[in-house]
Amino acid sequence: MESRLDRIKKQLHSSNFKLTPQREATVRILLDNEESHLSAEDVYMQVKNISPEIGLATVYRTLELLSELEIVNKINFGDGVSRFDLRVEGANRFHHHLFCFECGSVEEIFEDLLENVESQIERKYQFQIKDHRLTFHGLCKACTDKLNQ
Amino acid sequence: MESRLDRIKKQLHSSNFKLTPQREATVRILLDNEESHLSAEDVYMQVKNISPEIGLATVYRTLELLSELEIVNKINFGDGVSRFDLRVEGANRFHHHLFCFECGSVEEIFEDLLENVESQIERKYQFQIKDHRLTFHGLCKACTDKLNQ
DNA sequence: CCCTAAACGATAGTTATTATAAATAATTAT
DNA sequence: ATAATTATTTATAATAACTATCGTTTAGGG
Repeated sequence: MESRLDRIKKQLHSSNFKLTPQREATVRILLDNEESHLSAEDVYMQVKNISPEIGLATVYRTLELLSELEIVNKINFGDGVSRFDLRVEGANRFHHHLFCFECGSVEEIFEDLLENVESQIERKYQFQIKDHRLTFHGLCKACTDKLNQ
Repeated sequence: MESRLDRIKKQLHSSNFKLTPQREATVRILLDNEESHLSAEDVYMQVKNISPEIGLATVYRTLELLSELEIVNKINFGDGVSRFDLRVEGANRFHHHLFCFECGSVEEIFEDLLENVESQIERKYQFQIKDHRLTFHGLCKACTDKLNQ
């Protein structure tokens, strides 16, 4: 069976990029943290464990490359740090997030929610939509409970 | 008739903040650019025209203060710059945006679009929603036309 | 008008990210 | 196989957007 890593390797090759050991190490970390939203710095520190000679700039460049190839999502919740996570295979649009501004946790939602909305907007505003970002800001269960104690 | 500026002054006073000329100048620029989404640097340059002695740090401090008092919205479209615009009076939720990643222009949408969605999400994920950010990323009319030439 | 906390301007410092340049690795040409 | 070319890397300097500090000034109550 072809692994996820193999498919990513092919995606790189088909755009004439090489899968260097550094790039492979970075992808491995992203695979290991699929449910997280890591900053470039987070990724760097984890990659150093399996590939200690890697430089920070390489991690940034790799994440940028993977982002351009739409292999990873790059998001920003307004706190000045970009976060990265592997794109769900087959998903052509961004998923949504619940961002708790009390504890900073991020939960994902995979429901569409915007099914009909996009085509309406495209027509009405003559705007060609390529992607979207929908984030709900509020309090997660844990923080709500904590505040009600 | 009481002006918008007067009401903002009262909002400041009622939270025990002073009304310095610098703060007034900053608010005036925001009023003059209600339809734009200015960066702190943009605001600074414009404020310097009417209040040349003002410092950059003061503009940042003022924008942060106005943001905390919910007089202005602070948004980030992922390009590393925060943008500011006056909150529409009476509007308790954020409006939406069309962000063109070709030319960087930002258009606003004031339709709700998420009317029913929020309560569903709140129930399903036990997440108390306080606000949301919905941005469509794509190509504006002008850029689409330019690319098709 | 005076006083004092609040606010200010100038500027140094920080943080996240990007650019540069020399070195290394991989590919292609000879 | 060896040289030339190209892609990619590491290390590090540079940049951009803020943010903190600190000595000075000022708004606004008394």
